[in-house]
Amino acid sequence: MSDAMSGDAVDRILKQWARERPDLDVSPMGVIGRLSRCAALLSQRLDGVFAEYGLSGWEFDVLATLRRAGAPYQLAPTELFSSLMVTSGTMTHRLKVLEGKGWIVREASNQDARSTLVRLSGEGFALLERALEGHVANEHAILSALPARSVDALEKRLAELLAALETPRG
Amino acid sequence: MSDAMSGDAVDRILKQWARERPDLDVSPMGVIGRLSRCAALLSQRLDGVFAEYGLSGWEFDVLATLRRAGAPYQLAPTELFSSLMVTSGTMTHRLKVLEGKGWIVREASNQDARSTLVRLSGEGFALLERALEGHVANEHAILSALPARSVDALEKRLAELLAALETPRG
DNA sequence: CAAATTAATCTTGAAATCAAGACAAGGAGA
DNA sequence: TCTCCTTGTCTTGATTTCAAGATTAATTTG
Repeated sequence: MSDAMSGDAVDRILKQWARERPDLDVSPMGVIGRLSRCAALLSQRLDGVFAEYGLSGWEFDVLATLRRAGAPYQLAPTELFSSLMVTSGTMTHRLKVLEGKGWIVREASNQDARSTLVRLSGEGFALLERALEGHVANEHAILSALPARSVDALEKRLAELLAALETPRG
Repeated sequence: MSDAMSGDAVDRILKQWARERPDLDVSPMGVIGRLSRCAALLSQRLDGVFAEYGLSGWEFDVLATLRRAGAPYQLAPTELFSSLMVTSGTMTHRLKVLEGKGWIVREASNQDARSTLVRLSGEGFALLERALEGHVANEHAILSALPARSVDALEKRLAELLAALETPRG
């Protein structure tokens, strides 16, 4: 029941609903509200470090996706927007910007004439490697506010939830 | 360590990093990646139900904030954008749209001549009450995929994390 | 009380995103 | 092969959001 006087923003919301709509069981708002709020605050913190490397969050995401794909650090636009959960139109725009900054290069696919593959440039690779260090350090620092045991437990529960959310509904 | 073969999207990412950068401890990406992904998928699911009532997510959020404030369902724009974690400019735009749809009305504050208070209209109130039912039912349904115990545990851990994230850093 | 500071809101212009649709190329089947 | 359906990508137009600055009112100081 998430009792205790946590006193965070979500607790205040739950108290308001309890007063206004005591008939409703709004307990799911506790978990879901905290999850959304954590996500929003986390992404702010992550963006702060990305900015130190002259990157926005989405720029880091695209470069990192290419990087972790392994040599030759090349993927098709469809693979990119599928992984990153954005639309194809969004990816078109992102790639245009990243190409303009010289962090990616594009070249026709041998396999599929419809596709113009995306590859990390040398500069893109180097920039990502640098930013990655800072990013990972940042994530460690953020989670260091919690006992390791809590982080592990959190991850386990999130994995369960993610599995449920990724399962196509029936 | 979130072992087991959960096999979700984040696991695949972690495996890629382990192959490409075995020197880095990217374990924080497991928690943080799952959290972000859960948040994204959740908000899609919630939007689906909001749409059934002709609402977008942000519209529901604003109306709900006014509703749970209690009678007379009236707040200043600053209170709204602070609660909702958006900028003042964003709120100006949102209020213009909601006023155009007739779901809120605005009136000058007695206390502060700089402020034009926002109040739920009768229609806004009625619409929100309806949408709220569907929304809460939806949240219950989503979480019903997990054992109640897991949900409780998840909430506890998220509360810890949220407390850490809301604490101004030093 | 006047001046300086702070606070509340709105305006402006630029980014980023999505939905829908356009199109060309791939692939399956008659 | 010729058609039809699917797939991969881009285009277009509308939304939504933010950052920065403008404005006006409230508050604090000297």
